[in-house]
Amino acid sequence: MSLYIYNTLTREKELFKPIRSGEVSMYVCGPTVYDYIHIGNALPVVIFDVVRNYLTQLGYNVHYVSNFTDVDDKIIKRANESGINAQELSSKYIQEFLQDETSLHVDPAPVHPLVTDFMQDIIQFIQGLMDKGFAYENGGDVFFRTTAFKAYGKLSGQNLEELQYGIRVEVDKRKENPQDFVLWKQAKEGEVAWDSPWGSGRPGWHIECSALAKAHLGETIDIHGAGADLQFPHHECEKAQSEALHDKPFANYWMHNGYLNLNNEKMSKSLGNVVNVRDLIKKYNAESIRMALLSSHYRSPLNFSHDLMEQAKAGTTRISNCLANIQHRLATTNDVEKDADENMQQVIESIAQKFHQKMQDDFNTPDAITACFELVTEANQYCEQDEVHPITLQQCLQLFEQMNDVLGIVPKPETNEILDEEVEQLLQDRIDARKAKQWDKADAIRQQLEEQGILLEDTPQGTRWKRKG
RNA sequence: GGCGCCAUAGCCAAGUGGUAAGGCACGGCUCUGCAAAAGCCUUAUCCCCAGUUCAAAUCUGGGUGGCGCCUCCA
Repeated sequence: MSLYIYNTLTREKELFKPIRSGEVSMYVCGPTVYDYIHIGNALPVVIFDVVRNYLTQLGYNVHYVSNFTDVDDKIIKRANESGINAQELSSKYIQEFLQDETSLHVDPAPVHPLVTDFMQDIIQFIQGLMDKGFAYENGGDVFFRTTAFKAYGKLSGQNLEELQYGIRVEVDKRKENPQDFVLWKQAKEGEVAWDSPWGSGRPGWHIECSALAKAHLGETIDIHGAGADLQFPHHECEKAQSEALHDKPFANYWMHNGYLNLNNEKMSKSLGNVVNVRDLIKKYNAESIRMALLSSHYRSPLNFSHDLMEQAKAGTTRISNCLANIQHRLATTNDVEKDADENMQQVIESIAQKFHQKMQDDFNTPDAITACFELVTEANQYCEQDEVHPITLQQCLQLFEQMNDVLGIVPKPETNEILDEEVEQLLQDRIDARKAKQWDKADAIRQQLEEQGILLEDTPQGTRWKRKG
């Protein structure tokens, strides 16, 4: 088995080779915490969760770090508007982010460092750049000297002569070159600030990731991920800083996910066309949302819509129905066959193989999901046979579990819950009524239970129930 | 102006040189007291034009349409 990852730096799929055998270091740019996250913010969170899950399944020990940007212009601005201090605001939205992350069934990164907890690391990083001539101070701000770093522009493929500086934001006249970027910003009156050799201030936007990655993962990391909009300038700048200071690659594999659009327009807070995770999770479960986000390849743009969510929900339901079919068959079978069904064994193995092939081809989740659906069809067919081998049913469940450990798109079936005694009695009454061919009574009971959110299904192996999705 | 992405059935979406996976929706059928679930069947020549090739959705060139980045953004 060999894993290939598309590397933005080289524009090619490359065989993945970690720096240290069996270990993977992974850094994903995290959110600026000044508001609830929207589904576009959640896209990289889910994608890199899947990447991490799959690397883990391959046996790697994954060191995953994703920061919280808890000091920045937007936070300060929003805090001033709200009449609370920046720290209160950011800590509130860190908690909200963690709640949303958990609601999407994403394990919180083992390390979610705060920028403000690493101020000394950041200051030392900048000082190191100053000492090597890659940075200069002017009027209390410190800038990175891009002309001193030859590879600047390589990651994003930008032609520095052709970049249109000053189009959106006025160029700071203290810069030696327009493309130089801020490492340290002098504090304005009333802003949160830290002491530094250049006076009171706070870090520029890009420096945090370089410093935090270094502090947690070392000077070169295996995988650096985030949304494609961070490719330039953010990652270009991170790369320049780290490589200027350390004289070695910052990241071996740069992964960028495509944008999430709403009505074919990028979803972003500045455009105001956002769907918050907090609101979406009220209507759809985590599995459906993950299914929607993983239904196209991570590098492709994803157009988010109501239809997409409904289709994703229907897909997850199909899978969970299949699981219910298997478990019902397993619970009701009297077969005591010891061996697995040979044909099914081969089918299961080939589906498992397909799943892994696709995941190892740059995390092709749409095709990995297809493998899940192929197992659904096969397992459903198998469940309709007169005789089933319990071991084979178990094997199906195991493969579903293995695939789902990575993707997280299968809702847990709820058929094993204990029913209220009253409901239990009604169920039994209906079974008796059916035996007596009292169809009106049976239908009335089913109607009654449906009003309580319980759906009954009659199968050749007996009646089963599930909760309304 | 520069850089880059996208265009496959009603919808979502793989495939990237050998005559189009999968899902959703639709229709038909089977099973079933009914219902549900499930199974089976049916549904496209891949934005346009030209070229390379025995062979192209897949490569090349040129268009058309949509989107993004160029120091707020995941």
